[in-house]
Amino acid sequence: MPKETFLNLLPDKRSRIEEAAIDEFIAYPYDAAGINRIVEKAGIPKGSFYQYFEDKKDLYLHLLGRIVERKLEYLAPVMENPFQKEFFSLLREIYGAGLRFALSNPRLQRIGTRILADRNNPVLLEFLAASRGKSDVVFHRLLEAAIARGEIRRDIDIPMSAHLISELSQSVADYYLEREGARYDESYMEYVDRMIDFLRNGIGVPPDRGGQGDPGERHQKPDPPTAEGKDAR
Amino acid sequence: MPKETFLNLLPDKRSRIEEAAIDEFIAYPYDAAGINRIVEKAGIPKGSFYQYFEDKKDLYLHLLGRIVERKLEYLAPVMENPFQKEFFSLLREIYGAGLRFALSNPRLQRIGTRILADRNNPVLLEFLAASRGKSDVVFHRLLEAAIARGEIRRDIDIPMSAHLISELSQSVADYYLEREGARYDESYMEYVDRMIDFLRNGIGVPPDRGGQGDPGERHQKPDPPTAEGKDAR
DNA sequence: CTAGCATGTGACCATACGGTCATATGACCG
DNA sequence: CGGTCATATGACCGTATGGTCACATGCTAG
Repeated sequence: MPKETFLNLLPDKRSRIEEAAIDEFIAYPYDAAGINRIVEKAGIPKGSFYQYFEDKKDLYLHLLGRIVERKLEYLAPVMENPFQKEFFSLLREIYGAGLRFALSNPRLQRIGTRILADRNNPVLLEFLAASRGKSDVVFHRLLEAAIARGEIRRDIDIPMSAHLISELSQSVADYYLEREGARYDESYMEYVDRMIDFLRNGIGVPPDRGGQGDPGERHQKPDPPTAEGKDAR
Repeated sequence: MPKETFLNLLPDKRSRIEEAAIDEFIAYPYDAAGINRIVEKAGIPKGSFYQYFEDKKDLYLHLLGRIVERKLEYLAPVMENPFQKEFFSLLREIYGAGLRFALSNPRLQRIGTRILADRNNPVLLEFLAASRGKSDVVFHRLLEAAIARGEIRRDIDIPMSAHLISELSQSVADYYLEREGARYDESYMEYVDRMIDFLRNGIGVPPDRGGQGDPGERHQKPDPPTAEGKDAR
């Protein structure tokens, strides 16, 4: 963790250093990221940097901590009593929170993407094993509960679905950022709703039902944007 | 591209160099990969290396070329007349081919994963823009055709679905490798079938139908392992 | 003004990088 | 044998890396 001297810095200077470091870790994977470029961009001498951090790894882990801390600010309110919520409306809130995080902190989101790519770097191993595995486990339990409540098909492959749902959370954010940039548009929940629809109903035409009329009404609709949930069954 | 001297090498020596380079690019992102480690592992002097390749980029692009070349060997037979095949059975073949490639060439697959992480490296930009974008476009067209044939819901978000389908191809291979290692088991198509089921039917319980009996039969089944396709509708 | 102490600072370290090049090697030809 | 050629080789180059350290600076206390 950073040294006391770093915490005692003027907030302005402190954040100048953090921002410079974020830029660097967006542009380069861990091994290729350079302290020299960071201190230059931050406008501090190199010696000073080592007054603030033990080494490169110290800085990196500090940044990762800041990222998860920030992301949790978005996610925590949504994750209260998750087992009491209908699965898809919970998932909708989770994806929505993830997308709001990505839109409000696009640079942090990009580091997250970069990290996934660098996943076999020793520096990241413990950090990743903890946070990434956790996500799969949470969705696994949520799926089990939802199946028990009859909201989810009983015959799905739970670990695989949990894994995909967990991955798609990153995907929807990356996809939105790539398409729309960081324009913080009100329409962002439409992407989430389409994603939820994708997960809930699949893309195949429904197999049964005599009437072949209007496909739009044959599927469960996403929750209306304002409601808290609990529509289906 | 490699110099003539490289092509004239004894096949044994040539592949020793390629294998060493593959190991290096699995272990490190492009910027951090080192020529010194490669030549050491390959057991050749550094000077010799530069008789064979212009520079690091030359070697890297050569390897990428080999990877796509190899992957196409698996994919090409499947992609003949793609518009004449039923969408989900084509998709099943595509995912199956991707998984067979990953299982037979796990180290090449891992480089592929690494590349995606390194996507904003200038060396990769043109290469990636071409191959990755293409994949989305192909699925986009296939989806349109399938919708016209009534195999796919008319109300899906086509670009998003194309993107997700394209991403999930990598996901299923990574997921399998992580769970089963490179054990080339006959069961690998079960993963593909579960993935296809996931895409076709979603994970939500079907919205309609009075009878609530056995969920397994309410959905369209994947093609039987041996058949070439065209079952549904 | 002096002493003590936290903090700022950039020259400097060993090491490693990608890449070069003068020279050595060895095969073929006359 | 001498000459010519492609190839093999590792010492070497400039540059950059992560990290260190002796010293400078400035604040507070006596």
